[in-house]
Amino acid sequence: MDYHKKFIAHLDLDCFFVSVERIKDPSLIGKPVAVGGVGRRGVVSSASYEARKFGVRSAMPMGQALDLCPQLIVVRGSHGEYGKISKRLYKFMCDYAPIVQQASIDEMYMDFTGCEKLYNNDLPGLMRTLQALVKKEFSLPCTIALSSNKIISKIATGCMKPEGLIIVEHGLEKDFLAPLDIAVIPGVGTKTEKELRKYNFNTIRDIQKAKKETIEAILGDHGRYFYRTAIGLGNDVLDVGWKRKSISNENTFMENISDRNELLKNLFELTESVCYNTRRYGWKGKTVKLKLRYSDFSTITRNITLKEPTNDDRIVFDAVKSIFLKAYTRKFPIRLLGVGLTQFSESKDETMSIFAEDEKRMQILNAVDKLRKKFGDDAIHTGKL
DNA sequence: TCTGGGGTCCTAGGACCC
DNA sequence: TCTGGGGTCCTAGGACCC
Repeated sequence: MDYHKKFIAHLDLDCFFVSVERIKDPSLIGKPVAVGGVGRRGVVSSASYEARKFGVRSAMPMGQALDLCPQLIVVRGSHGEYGKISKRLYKFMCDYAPIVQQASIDEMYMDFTGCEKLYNNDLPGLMRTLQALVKKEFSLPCTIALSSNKIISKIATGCMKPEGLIIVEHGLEKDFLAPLDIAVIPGVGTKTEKELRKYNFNTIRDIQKAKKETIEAILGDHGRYFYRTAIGLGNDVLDVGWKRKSISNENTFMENISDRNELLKNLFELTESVCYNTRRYGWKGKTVKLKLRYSDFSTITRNITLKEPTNDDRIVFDAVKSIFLKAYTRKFPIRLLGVGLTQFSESKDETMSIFAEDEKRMQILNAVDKLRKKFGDDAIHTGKL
């Protein structure tokens, strides 16, 4: 029955952002470090294991992190650099695995099914080699798991961090999962966890022992997925055709803002950056999104779908402005604004514009983009600012 | 300790068309 | 006479992930 099971590896870089910062500044090695937003309103996006000993976790407000660990060294990250290293590692792994899926900036899946002979029937040995190579060639610690599907491998790396290595043999999936806490299942967040605990499902074994129908009754359609996961089944097909479906930019202000004109100015800056990034992809978006968060954290979103896809700052801003003025009803200070573009189509030259005036505008925008590339995003803004 | 910024996917209701 | 059903698109919100 197990003869057609696959060999899917999951590679997860350990506290990736911190590890990169340690390459740049070796004095950070061995110390409690957090990469994240500085200032009162920042949060932790990556914490070193020395910091985790104090209870510091990612997504934690920086103030809280500093209370738990006063000697915490906070570093503002550089996302562009992380992305480049991530891409290099992906290409490196493509030399070893026939199929590689980049799952996020710091993790990837590799399908080694059918490669057993190529690697002398020693895939575990290959995993050790790859882990050592990542350390040697990239100076990055990582955790690797190998099993019959993506979800078990992902759960397994999560359990073995940092610098762990684990092989879950075919047929032993259920046994491996049984003692683990339900919260390790990807997709179980705070809400789902609470719901499951309410009915005394605390370990994966509890789910294994239950009826599929019981789990479905508690969690609806999601329940089917959780039950399958618990008994060791899961997706074993790598997704290599990923394409981003939205481009957005949002900003939490240092201090809340109530002034309409200042809010509009911020919306214009966000619009500029979203349109710039969309143009860099050579895309146009049809649906414009606005996000608005009040000082009490209540958040609303508004969309508008245009007749034609666009990446023109002016057209997008007109849409953003009109939905913002309609949506901003509470006389309440605002802490965050966001602008996004979705429903992309390729921006082809012949459909780009019909009118000469638009052509001219596109030329100007192209010139602005070139300057930005040369001097950085803040170098130039168009008229409205 | 008051909570970032980038995303994805799902649901549910309404509009509209045939 | 107020009444069907299928399909698609749009919108708002929520849960979740890194």
